[in-house]
Amino acid sequence: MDLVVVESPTKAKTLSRFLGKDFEVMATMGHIKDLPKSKLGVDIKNNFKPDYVPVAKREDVIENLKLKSKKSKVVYLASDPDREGEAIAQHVKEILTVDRSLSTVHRITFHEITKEAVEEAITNPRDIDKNLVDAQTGRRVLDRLVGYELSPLLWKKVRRGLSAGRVQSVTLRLIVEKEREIEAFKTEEFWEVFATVHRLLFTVKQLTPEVKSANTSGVFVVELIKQEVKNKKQADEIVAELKKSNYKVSDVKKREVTKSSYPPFTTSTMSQAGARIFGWSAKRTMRAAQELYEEGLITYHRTDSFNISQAAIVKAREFIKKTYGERYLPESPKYYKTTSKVVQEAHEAVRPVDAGNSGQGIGNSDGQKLYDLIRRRFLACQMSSAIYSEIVIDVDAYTLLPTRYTLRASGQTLVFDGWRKLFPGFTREVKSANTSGVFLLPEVKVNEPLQLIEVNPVQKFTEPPPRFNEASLIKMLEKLGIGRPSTYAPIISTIQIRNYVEQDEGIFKPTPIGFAVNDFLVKNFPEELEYQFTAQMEGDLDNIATGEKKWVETIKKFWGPFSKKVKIVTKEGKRVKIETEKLGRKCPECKGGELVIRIGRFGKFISCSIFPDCKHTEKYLEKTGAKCPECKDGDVIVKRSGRNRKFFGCSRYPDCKWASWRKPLTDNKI
DNA sequence: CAGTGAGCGAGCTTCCGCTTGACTT
Repeated sequence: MDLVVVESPTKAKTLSRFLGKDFEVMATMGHIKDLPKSKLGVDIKNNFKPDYVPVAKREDVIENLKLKSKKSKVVYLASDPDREGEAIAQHVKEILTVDRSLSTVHRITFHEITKEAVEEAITNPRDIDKNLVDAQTGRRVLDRLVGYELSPLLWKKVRRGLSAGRVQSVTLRLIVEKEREIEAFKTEEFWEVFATVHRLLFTVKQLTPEVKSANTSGVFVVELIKQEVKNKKQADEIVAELKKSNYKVSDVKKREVTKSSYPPFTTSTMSQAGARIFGWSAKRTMRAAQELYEEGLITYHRTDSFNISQAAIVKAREFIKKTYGERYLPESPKYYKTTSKVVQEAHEAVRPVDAGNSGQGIGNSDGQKLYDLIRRRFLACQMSSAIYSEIVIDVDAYTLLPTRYTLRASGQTLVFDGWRKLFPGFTREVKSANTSGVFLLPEVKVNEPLQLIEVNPVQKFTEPPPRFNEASLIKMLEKLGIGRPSTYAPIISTIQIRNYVEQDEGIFKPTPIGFAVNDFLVKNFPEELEYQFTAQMEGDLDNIATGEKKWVETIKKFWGPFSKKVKIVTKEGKRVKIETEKLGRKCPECKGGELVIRIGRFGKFISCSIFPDCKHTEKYLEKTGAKCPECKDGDVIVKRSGRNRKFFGCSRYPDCKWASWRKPLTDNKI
């Protein structure tokens, strides 16, 4: 009997099905060796020697591995073909060879879990790639040094219990800088001018609803272009001139536009879609995906790869041809390349295991919804492009005066749906930009005269950039190469548990603690907080993996300037004050101070501004304006769970136990 | 269903990435 070791129990189950009775397959459940939690675990003076110790939670796994390996002639280490996977393989080997010398330990890798790929791997074993293990060591040591040096600095200079790290601190920075950008934003007025015109073939006296809705009325709306309109005075002048103008078609451009399908899901894009389409948190999407994965319905859900196995492509193409017909099948399969440089392709994209399975009868509704989405996205990615016919009509407005205006209408019509057959809700409407209705654009000819019906100036204001939500934050992190598929959801939790940011209707805003921590870190550690820091690190790690660089040298180069800064800031850095928000009420106890909102370990609370001289505190009640739907008496207030997640409860608790994750509607908004 | 903050200085907090499961508001 031979032993095969992988990370996840699900992968183990699949492999043992392929390999049969002669193989025992075991799962490590992730890393089994790591740096100790309670101390630095890096011997800086001794070439940064890491003190990898067995993970406490995995003691039973380790015992089991030792036991089973003794009964095996050959051990195959089949963890993922990437940095972390290679380290897991190395750690398993270390643990198995600590008591005795094993005769044969092989490392095998495969990029898709099929019988053929696994058998191929077993017949071509290799040794553990020491360089790749070194790259993981370098990554791990760097993260430990950054995290365990900066965090204590925050305890000393800001507040106890805080944390900093290569990933979380840059994530916080993104949110803080967005907030500052919004604060600094000055809204500017501008105007859009629309003219409604009609062809002379038709006589239109009045814009009745019937005229608007009739596609054949010859009425359409054009928008003024090539002209900035900054205020009402300018708009009025232009409107007056447009009213006196003659109109004719100056240009008609028609062309075909193809819209190709999106690539199959990765963790990141799947989380974004879960948020956009279902309004789910990253956690909820990942939990649903985990269940689908465990039930054998989808491929692994933590991935950054667009790869699709050959077999899956063949099956998908058969299914598309059979179900939708030849026209929906492109001549050759579509392959998608990743845009990110730091991608580590250990897995396939997230796709259905069997694209022919419609997913009917999946237990829970989240699972069903997500499966359907994953399946459609996957099938669509192998279908033909959608084809639109686009038309752009330019209209000339002219008088005897030299001033002329150009106005434009443009629209797209779907001529062939292609992959959009599976995403019909996303079809773009045929629309000409306008304020008074939707019109189909008529077939007009160049130089054809037009009759003006009305001119509509619309006042608009430029808007500040939107704050991050979970989806846009994950997208940004992925773009910057920060974090991994397995950590996107946890990162979002961490910065909230630390009270650095809070979510308001799904939108991230920094708290005063978040501002204070970020400003302290950015000021004192500008290089390490740079958005490019991780990307540079990845470049170094790649060089370590190829053997061009040594991990110790790389860490040394980082440690020199970093530790110097830590030393200086520890000695000279001033303690940071966390801003408080004034409530506008005098303290009822001392009458001298003013009440302010502070953020403590358990969230917001109200206290006196002259603390510690006055120790008065009050509960912070955040009313939503709604009455309790159960007892109809108490107010619905915002509360926080142990994990610092917002939920809504009745102010009469514990008399009334009503609680909900979702904000109830207020009485006036039904 | 009470606690939080500062500073005192007993002993403690903290990182990222790999994995699953046990709880719930």
